[in-house]
Amino acid sequence: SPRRSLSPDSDSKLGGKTDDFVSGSGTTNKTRRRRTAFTSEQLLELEKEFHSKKYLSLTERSQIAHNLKLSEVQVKIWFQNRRAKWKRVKAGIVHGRHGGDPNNKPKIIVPIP
Amino acid sequence: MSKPLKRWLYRHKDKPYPSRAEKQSLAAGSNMTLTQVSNWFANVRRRLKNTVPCPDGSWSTRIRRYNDYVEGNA
DNA sequence: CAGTGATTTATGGCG
DNA sequence: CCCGCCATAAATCAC
Repeated sequence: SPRRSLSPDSDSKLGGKTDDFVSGSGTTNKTRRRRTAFTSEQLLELEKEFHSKKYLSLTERSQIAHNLKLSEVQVKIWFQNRRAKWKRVKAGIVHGRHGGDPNNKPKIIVPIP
Repeated sequence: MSKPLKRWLYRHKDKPYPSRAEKQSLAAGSNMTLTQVSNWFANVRRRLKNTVPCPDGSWSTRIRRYNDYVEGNA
């Protein structure tokens, strides 16, 4: 199943500035990094790298970041998040869930009559 | 959706951030995993902000209102 | 279509 | 000082 990772703004930020920050509304000038969708190529490479090595040295990190046109922080954070996921997956082996779930929860919540 | 979680939420409207132990307890009581409980709270907190905008920024007000929107349990 | 659980980027705190 | 981990936010996916 192909991951439909649509890139809204494409990669047009290469030549210009990083305006992928969302500004706080009105009085609050807080800027937060937008959640950027990594391309499947980037993900593939990152995943490959992760498979061979769970932790990166500084030089490896900068190398990868440069190759994938991502910031080093993004690569660092990606590995952090990936390790977390790895841990989660490794821990929750038994997914015998849904076995015979007699507990059938209704779908959407109903408003108060 | 699990009742115990809603229950807990309503009883702790001032600080809807269960500790790890509380999450585990809730998980056990609702036949869910810890991760599922954490996800549930994360989703609820955020969706609360979406659906019930609150000028005074307090969780209790949001949660009380949410109760109006959603379900008259306990 | 909307609602809901899960997953993916990103932040801030602590050690 | 920078790193890794944690809990979390926010956006987005998947059904």
